[in-house]
Amino acid sequence: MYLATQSRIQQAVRDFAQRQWQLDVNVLISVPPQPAMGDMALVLAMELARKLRRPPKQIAEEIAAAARLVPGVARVEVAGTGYVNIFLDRAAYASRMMATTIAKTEVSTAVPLAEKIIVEHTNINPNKAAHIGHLRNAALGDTFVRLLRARGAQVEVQNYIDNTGVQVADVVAGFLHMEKKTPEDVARLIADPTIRFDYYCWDLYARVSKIFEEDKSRLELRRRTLQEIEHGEGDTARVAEMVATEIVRYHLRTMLRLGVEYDVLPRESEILHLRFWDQAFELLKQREAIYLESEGKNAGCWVMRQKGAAETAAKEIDSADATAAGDDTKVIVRSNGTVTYVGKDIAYQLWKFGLLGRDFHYQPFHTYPDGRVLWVSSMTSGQAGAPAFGQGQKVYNVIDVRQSYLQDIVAQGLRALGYQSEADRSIHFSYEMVALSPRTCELMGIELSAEDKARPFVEVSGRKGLGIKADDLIDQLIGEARREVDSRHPDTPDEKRAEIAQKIAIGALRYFLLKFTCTSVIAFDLKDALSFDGETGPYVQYAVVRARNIFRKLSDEGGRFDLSRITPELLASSLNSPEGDSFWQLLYLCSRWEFAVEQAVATSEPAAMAKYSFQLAQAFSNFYHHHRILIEQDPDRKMFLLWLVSVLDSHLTHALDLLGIEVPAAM
RNA sequence: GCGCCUGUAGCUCAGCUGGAUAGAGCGCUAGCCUCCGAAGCUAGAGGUCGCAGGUUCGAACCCUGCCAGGCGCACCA
Repeated sequence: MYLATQSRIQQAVRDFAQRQWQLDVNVLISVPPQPAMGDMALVLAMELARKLRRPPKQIAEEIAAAARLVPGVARVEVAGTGYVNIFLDRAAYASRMMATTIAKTEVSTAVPLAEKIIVEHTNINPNKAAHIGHLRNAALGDTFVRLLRARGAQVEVQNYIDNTGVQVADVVAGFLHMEKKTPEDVARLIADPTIRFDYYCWDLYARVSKIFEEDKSRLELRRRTLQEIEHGEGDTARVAEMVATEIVRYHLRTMLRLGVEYDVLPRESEILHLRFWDQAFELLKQREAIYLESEGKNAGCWVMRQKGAAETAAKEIDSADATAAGDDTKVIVRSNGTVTYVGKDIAYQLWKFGLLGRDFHYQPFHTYPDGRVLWVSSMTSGQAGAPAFGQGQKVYNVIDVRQSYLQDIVAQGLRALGYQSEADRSIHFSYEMVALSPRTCELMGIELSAEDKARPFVEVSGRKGLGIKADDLIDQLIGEARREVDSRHPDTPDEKRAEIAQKIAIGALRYFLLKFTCTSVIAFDLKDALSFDGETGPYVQYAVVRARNIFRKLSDEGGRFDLSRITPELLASSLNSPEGDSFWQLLYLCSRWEFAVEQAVATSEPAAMAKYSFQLAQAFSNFYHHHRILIEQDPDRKMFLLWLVSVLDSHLTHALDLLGIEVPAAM
């Protein structure tokens, strides 16, 4: 509704500018700072003043005259130095809102929706439990997927599993060499219901890392373990497979608690064994994107020269600290013949665009409660019926900002292969890290160095075992919510209370992770995250719950909401009455949900959607306190108010759904 | 050293791609439950938008230079 109206006005003004001044203008429409000033504002007159060498106010009058003719516009005013303020025909607008039910594919923009978009997110190394940093990735990725789907796009969600990397190797080395376990021992550990295997690995990983740190001579063990895993050999590979698969199952369970689901799990082991890399390697060599280094510290490696590196290379760098001197090449294949992450990722990106000329085999890995099947890449041709994965027209890679450099190199690899446009359509959806506030560290008994204490936040480190495990946090949030629910609803059945507490906890967590923009480091503070007041998920949920309570109470009293009694005349009289302004503002804000979606997608900022939902909840809370609906004497007015509440309910529920937040039955 | 990001109220953050009197939440102060649930509402105090120049009708936003902080710059991912 909002976007359609907006584009109608844009079109009219653009046509007018074309006719009147033979100018091709971009008509920007904004919302005036105060509702009394109008519903939409044009600043075009001020922009054109110089070009037309005429006073902006005069130009504004002409634009206003054109805007007045647009259907749905009630009146237009020129204000200030040349603003064109548009007031919409409220009743007509409301009628059209009533005619359209809010649906997932309703955003009425002219974006090409036939394209298939691939979103890759989560990508946790399968060697330990997930922590809060991973939750931010998944919450952002999942919300972005929901936003894209709301616009009608076809989206495929991939969760890349690096099951052959160093991180898994470290845990495997820990099991086999530190703990002297056999594959059977590890299998028993996994089968033991009293042990959280992912938590066990969390600790083991920290221990192994410490030992490698202390004694560099043991790094040979890491190297050997890694190689055995890559080649799929013996006990090492068996244990790696067991560990990675089991941990992935834990990760999926954790993410499902947040309502996050995936379509396919492409695994690194298949990238290697199905020779994806060999194919990419051939391409890279053919196009001379990489070359075999014969001298220097990278002798024996296949390397890629970086963009603009030639001049840098020409300069002689004789500084002592060579690490700081900046390298101009990036190793793709190590001297021992193994491939680096960048190399594998180039192959993976090529596959995503359908440029590799190869495909995975697939097997079902898991069936979600809603019936959706999650597939995993596989060596052997598995079950029939797997969808056609990959072949995206656009790819979003949700990866934290610290990997920007590597992402750039991957994109450069694509360009070096001649895939310029694919590189442009492979987007690094970058976000800042989640760190811990010093206060939270203290609360958790984490000892801080004097250096760390002076910092505004402390970086999470899986390697050091420093961080908050995702499930621990969720459990704590549920506990906190449960206490509140118990005290408010002592008579509600236990099962119901558990469900309510769970939804509140998840709502709080997802909102907390989403309300910051991507460039903001979240200095995670336990107290803030556990709060259910103010700008939080529960505040927004509460608004919907109260809206629904009105309808529940209504039917308890034997009343009935009858949509057919909302006539155009009633809408007109209600919205144009002296107090109609406040009704209109609520209604208008509801209609702008699609703008929030557009904004969030265009800027890759799910936070915009979170902010919008909070704003809408706030507007309703205010409305709620000003109007006692159920005791309203005038039956027409009561119906109108009920209608407003129902519009709010559907829109806010939908907004929350896009954030992956459910509405509890009560609060 | 080079690259990217950030600096807005006491704290944590928004700020619709350059527009009108810079906004929220938390915290603080003062009110509001006989009334659809107070996880709520209302009001108040609190700002040199890091600093200095520049661009223009107009700058928190764009450009330049400083200052401060963060993150990258591996044959780890």
